[in-house]
Amino acid sequence: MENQVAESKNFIEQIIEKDIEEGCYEHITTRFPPEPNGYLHIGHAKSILLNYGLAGKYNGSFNMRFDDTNPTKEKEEFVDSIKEDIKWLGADWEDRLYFASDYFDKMYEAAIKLIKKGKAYVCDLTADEIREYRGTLTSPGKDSPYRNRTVEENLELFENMKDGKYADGEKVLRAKIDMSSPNINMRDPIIYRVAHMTHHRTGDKWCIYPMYDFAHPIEDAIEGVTHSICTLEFEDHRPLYDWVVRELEYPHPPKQIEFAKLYLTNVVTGKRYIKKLVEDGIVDGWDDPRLVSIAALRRRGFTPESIKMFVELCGVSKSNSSVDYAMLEYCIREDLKLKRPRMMAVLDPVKLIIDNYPEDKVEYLDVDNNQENPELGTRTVPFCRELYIDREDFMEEPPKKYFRLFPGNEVRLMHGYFVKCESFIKDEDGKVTEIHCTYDPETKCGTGFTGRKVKGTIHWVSARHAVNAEVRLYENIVDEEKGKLDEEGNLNLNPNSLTVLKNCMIEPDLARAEPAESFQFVRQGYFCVDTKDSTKGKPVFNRIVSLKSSFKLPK
RNA sequence: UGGCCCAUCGCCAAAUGGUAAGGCACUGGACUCUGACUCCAGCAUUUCAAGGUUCGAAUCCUUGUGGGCCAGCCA
Repeated sequence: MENQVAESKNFIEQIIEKDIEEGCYEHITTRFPPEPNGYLHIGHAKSILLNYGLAGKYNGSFNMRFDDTNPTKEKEEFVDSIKEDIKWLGADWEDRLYFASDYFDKMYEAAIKLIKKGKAYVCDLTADEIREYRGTLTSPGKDSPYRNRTVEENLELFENMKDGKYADGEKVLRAKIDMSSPNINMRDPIIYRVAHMTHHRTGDKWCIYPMYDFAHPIEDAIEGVTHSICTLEFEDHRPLYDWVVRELEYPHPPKQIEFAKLYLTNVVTGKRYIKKLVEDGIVDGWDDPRLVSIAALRRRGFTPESIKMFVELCGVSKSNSSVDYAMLEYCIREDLKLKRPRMMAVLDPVKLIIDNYPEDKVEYLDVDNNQENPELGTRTVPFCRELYIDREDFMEEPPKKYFRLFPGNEVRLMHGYFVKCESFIKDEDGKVTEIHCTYDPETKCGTGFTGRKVKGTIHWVSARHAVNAEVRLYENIVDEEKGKLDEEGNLNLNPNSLTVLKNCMIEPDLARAEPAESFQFVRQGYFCVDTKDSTKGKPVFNRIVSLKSSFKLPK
């Protein structure tokens, strides 16, 4: 699997190798710093595996850090789900689990240091006034009237802020940089705000909280992070990041490097859209198998290995791009191909009766679980007179190049015999209800029969032994035809995003599968036992991905 | 109309001044007890455009064009 991954170095690896060569860092440290305000999705997986992979590759460390500097958005629930998802992906932070909130004292001291250096001041302007003073993209800002307060006054005011003497929004601490900078982030950015909020970890200890641009570089510096890897939208923040670590005089300042986010074509990752889908009951939660949250992919049956392969295949660059969903599908097929058993399951059953097969006879066929991987062993599959086959494997009037069953045609029942279709029965609606065949005992699997060949091989289950199951087929939740959004900004949903097949028939062995176990269903694709709905009796399978097919039924 | 960033096949993405890797997708063909898998073959005379520098440019320079990001007391 790893041989598929290009061995050329991405631009971040090149930067790190140069840094190591030049002796800037003897030990590199990376980190994944999510804000615990939601669930992780496939895009985060890229960042996690990139940071973790880089640390591993260069013998460095990978830190887990929650960037919890805004108590209004953050919840313990998300801390737990994020940790679970990262563990599942296999990124191991060992004992380096950190919280930005653990550094609040140090950040406060850092702010005081800036004030003492004359590099920060308390500003009384309202939010609206600050916005006005900031100027616009094309016109410079102007200095706050409070910009030239004395160090002593600032120190006192800032302490008062900390002591809760002001209401939310009454005062802020700002870095004193340059109100006319073409980079708006440098126009005296706010670095501390008053917010009388209970923090999920520090409780009511603080009523002032640091802003991202101030907090993040400090967090990185405290932890000894060497390469602070983030996404492209932070490029404009880098001068400020560098300003903070410079003014705070950290001996080994970390370096911020930006890369492009991973987008998948025609999938939704936006929190507000997914939130709406959940609230409207269109999906059954953040782990609905149609979504691409880590939890959803896990529930659908994707493996950590497939996701790792996927992000490696996607590569790392600075150009905004959207990767074809087919690439993800390729990765999961590739990963499961040799790892999981190949079983027979009939999704849309129609009865096939072998008229010349004895009524009471049952044969137990020994079959390989995976013909390409003998390590997966064998199982026995019962065979008898009445079977179920998939409706799509029979056609009354076949189009050209249809190799499966039709009147007069002979096919192989996989692992079993050749059968020839002699007749069939339809109900009053014209729906085929029974297909009658004759079999040739000479053609049994394993006998080495070479007398004649058939073009088609179909799968089946014994009607007497098969077990009923539910199978869910998924398609993209977003309508690819109509584009993603309508005029109101709502998602255009694909009406066929979920198909529930309640009367599938599966091999008896499959009925014993545990939740989260996955299989290839011959001719159908890869499926995984649902972890939520299979716990009460009837097994429920999610289709992870279908098999590639080079034959399409003409419409 | 300010600043920053990006532009190489349908989709990702290498090439770091020396003559356009690779993967996905796709198309042929071989094989096949899964129309899967595997195998073999094909798939950019040209890198957004136009100029310039150079013996030599996807790479450097100029000017355009197209796209992304930035005016939260969010991250």
